[in-house]
Amino acid sequence: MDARYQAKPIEEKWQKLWAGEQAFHVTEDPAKPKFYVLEMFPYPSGRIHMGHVRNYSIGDVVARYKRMRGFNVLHPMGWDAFGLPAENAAIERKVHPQAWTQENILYMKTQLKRMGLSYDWHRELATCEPEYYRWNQWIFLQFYKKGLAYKKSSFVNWCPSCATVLANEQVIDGACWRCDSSVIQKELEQWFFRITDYAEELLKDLDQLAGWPDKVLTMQRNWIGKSIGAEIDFPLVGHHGELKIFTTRPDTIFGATFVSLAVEHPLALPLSAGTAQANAVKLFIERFKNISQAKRGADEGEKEGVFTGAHCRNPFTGENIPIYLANFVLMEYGTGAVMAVPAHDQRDFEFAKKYSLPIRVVIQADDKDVTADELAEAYVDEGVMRDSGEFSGAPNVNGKAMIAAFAEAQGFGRPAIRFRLRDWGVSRQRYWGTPIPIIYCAKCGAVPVPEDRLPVELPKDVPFSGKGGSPLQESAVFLQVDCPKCGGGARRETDTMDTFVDSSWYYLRYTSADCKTAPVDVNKGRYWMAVDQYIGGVEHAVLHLLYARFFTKALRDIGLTHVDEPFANLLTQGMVSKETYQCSEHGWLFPNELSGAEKDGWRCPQCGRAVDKGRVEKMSKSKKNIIDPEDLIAAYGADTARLFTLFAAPPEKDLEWSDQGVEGAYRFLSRLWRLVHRHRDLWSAANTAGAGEEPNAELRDLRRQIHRTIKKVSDDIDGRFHFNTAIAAIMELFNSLSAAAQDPAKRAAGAAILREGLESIMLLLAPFAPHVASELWEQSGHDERLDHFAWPSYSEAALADEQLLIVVQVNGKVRGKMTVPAEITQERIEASAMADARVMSFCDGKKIKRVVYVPRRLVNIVVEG
RNA sequence: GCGAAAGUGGCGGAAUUGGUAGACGCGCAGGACUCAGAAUCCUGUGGGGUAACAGCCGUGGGGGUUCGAUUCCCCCCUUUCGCACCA
Repeated sequence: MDARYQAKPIEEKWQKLWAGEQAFHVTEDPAKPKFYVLEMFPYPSGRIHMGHVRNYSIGDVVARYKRMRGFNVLHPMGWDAFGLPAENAAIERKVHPQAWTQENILYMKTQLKRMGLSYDWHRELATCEPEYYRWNQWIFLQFYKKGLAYKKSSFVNWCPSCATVLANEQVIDGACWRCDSSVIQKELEQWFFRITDYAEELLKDLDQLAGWPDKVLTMQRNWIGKSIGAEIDFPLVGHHGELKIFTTRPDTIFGATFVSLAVEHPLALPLSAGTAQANAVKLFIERFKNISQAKRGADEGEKEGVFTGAHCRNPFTGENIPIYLANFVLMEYGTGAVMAVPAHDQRDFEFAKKYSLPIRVVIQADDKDVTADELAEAYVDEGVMRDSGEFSGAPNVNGKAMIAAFAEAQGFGRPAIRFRLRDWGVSRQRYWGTPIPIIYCAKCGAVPVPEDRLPVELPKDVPFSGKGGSPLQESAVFLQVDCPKCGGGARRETDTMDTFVDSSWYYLRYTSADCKTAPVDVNKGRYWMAVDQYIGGVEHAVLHLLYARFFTKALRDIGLTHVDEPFANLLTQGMVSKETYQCSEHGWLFPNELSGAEKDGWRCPQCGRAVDKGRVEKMSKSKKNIIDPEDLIAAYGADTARLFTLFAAPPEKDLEWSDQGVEGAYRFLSRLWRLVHRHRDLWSAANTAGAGEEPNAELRDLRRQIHRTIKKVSDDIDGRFHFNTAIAAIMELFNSLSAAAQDPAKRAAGAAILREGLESIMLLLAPFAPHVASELWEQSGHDERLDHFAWPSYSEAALADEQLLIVVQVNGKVRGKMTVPAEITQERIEASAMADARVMSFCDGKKIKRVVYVPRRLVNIVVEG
């Protein structure tokens, strides 16, 4: 055995061994409790980064821990392999996206293996493989049959120069991220998934996700955005029909003095036609319709509008009120028309002030009488209804339902619920994604590709010009097809699916990745689902996690899974960050570029200016504060990399990178290595044979600490995820064992206890630093492998205190401490507390008001003065 | 603007139910070993104070509840994140 800890040969040895025997391959075993732990699968961008290291280290601790606890652990890994970077690589470097992606996957897989992660590689999947995406297409067809997938025209971000739709994330300050031209709103035919059908259930079931962070639940709740209110019809004056408006404040309807329409509202032009306002309305629409909603209000949310020249009647007051167009009204929400109540809505208030429209107070605060003239801003709080006909005098909170019910009874309205959540637009004008399995026939219209002709594979011979529009349009082989219905000439849909579709059900596929007849083998899914622990970045709090929840429910309704929710518990880990260096003139600098020395301040190598030791920021290429995990592993090994990322911060918080912290983790493993090495004879026949003598008090204390550590580490890992304190406890135990081992007397009398302690450390460390733990276990003479060994258990008897440390306080301040036998009575403790000279000096003859005794912890003597 | 989370030594962080604030690690200081350095080991390390001890101050600021508050309540400040005209 080498006296020095060298990570590399050890890690290579164990990784080879694990791979050779497929140590982490699992199958359904009804005899064992299952545990499904999953980390969000990576995009194969080229190499892993520290965020991956952190994410997968956390997951691997959970997987290895649960395995040692006797669970049948499913811990799979795969690749979220479709997406834009591959296509950009194709455009810039003339590599086919497929080749680029495949190469990246191969490389990153070797990197993951070098981390010693305990994956079942049998279940590996890549979403860009036809065997995977054929099921995207199959699911799409099921959705289509059920009306959950449909095509409609909608406004999208459009870059005129690239001729493509852009995702919201690709629009930067209203301009295209690639060519910087101004993005416009364009109406396009797009495929949608009807996620709104599940809005109510998606909202309601958040309540059963007790194992999710509140932050994520709140974000999803806000995103779904349920509003309860009423729909009211305002009859048009001088035109047929009515304006439907939605409001959450029907109680204020007697204060509605005008109505505002969205710029896109279909009645905008017809209503103004033939009036003096016709031209002004046209200009107003022209001005705003191509601007995205975010930019319409300029910087300060400036309200702008124009009178349409038309009126409608407020059905409650019978009054004719003007109809305006307003830049802040959204067409996609509600009905695109709102009743405006300036006295009780801040936006309407500003609008009314600007255009001198009447303001009528109909809700009065309980204590004061407010007139419209006195209002400096809208009154939006609760109060009592007034000037509201027969409803006057009612509390406005009751008024909401009363007004809605009244309108329904009269036939000009009804209670209504609206959601902010919109249907999910899944069409992308890109190549590197799942082709949408639809064929357009001049005679038959949109025809689904028959299921037995799936997958619709991506053609290989496609040019990547970067000109925009889907490259699939350039492939005649792909485009031209016979109509499945009439056999006539037809063309394929050239849009591909949003890559979020791929990741919406991959966790189901892992349960039966080899299933050839369906996306998932229902029986295997029944055994493994739901995911017991899901781990990933908080940036997916809404998009991915909401889509996956929707898919689970939709697939459940198709009969593919029995669960309502995919992820029982969710851990959102923080970012990995590091300090940055910035020169005011030359921008971000790499630490190794700096000139000068830390103690008299770093300087810029170009201009010699003092460099700010900048803020700690998320690692990114642009800020030049990246640490490549590859370098880290090469220098210290995977165990150190894992131990450091788990020790430096609790998983849900941001982790600040520290070179010295890494050194510290490495130093700990080296010390442990040395200690075991030096005391290998603890496992020799002479030391393991025969019962030792009864240990003395100090050794009994050491034994107690061993068992306490086992308990603490177990509790910290299980459910709490406080890996940092678990590791700290292991270090503390190590320090005690190390000290005891150096004491010849303890070493001689306590061999059995030292051995128990060191073995416990190896077992407790196994989930965190599996290679070194396994190696030490083997080196200390164990025949059975560490990773086949059960998690250590602690004995309640060994935990029990023999002595207690009792803190003595006077008026809440610590004034003394005493060690007493554990079975001592309260009277005896209080008596000896009073007898303590130092304690008494603080009481100093003052009257003792009371004595508080906290069992086994402290005595607080409360004195006067 | 609204919502959420957080603020503890020189630094990362600990204190699980209101009960010894600062575990563990880093850094720093002193010492041992060494021709010397690296590595390693030992000791110390919140502030101020002392010969040493003690008392004193101390968890962003201010107030409150309590025998006792990092922990609970109210107000304020700062930071981070999310949403941002959703009627």
